[in-house]
Amino acid sequence: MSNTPVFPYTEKEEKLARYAKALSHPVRVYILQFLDSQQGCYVGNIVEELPMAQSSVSQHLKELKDAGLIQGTVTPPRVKYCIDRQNWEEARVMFAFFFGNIREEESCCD
Amino acid sequence: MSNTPVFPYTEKEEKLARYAKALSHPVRVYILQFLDSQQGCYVGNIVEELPMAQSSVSQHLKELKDAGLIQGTVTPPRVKYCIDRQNWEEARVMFAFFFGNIREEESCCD
DNA sequence: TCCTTCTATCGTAAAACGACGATAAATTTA
DNA sequence: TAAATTTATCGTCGTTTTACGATAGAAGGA
Repeated sequence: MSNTPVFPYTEKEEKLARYAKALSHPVRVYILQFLDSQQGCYVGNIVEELPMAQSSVSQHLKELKDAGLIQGTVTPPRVKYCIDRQNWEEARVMFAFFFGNIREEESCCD
Repeated sequence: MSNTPVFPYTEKEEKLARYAKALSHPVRVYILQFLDSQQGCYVGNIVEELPMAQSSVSQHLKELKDAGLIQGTVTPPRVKYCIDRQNWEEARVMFAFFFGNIREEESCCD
């Protein structure tokens, strides 16, 4: 007798939405670009770049980590963050597919 | 003497974040896929697909329109929505660039 | 041991989001 | 003109987001 509304979308759409949500704030977009342009860096390096409280940056990092787009390694007394290449690749493919980059067998050099 | 904090990101990051925000809800992802799979359709057709109030669907459509990803045409007594191909293409390129699909001159067939 | 450094977490407040029902607005149909 | 249809907007309510300062915790160095 449960009356849970049934949505027509699947976990795929939910996953894309989760990745999109992680990218839905310019500070997080910036942090990802910053990390992508290097092999990774410490929290302090990111905080230096941004005119906001350290706790706020930490919060954005947490969201990016929860979304799976970055990963942190504790190297006392610091924490090094870098892009999670596995999920980054997954997100890349999902967005490409969503926007129709991948239509079918697109032959190149035609 | 203004003390407005200066962020290191530009309008480009803000724009990507805006597009991402539009995609940050599974219902909106679904609506875009639905519209992308046709030439467009009426609000009623979308409402039929979703187990939620018509006003909620209308709200999501408004957000997608504000983000620039869809456009509406009034054909009384109905409104037809379709993908805004211009901005869709812009978003496609921006996400592709962000995720590194476009690195440099990638020669194909190598 | 004590202090410093670095980062995460907590508590809080303001704003934005997401859902709903009710209603308005515009046009077609009866 | 009256009624029905279709969609947008309004008001509301509960939840989530985003920012901050304060503080906790973990490790290294004095």
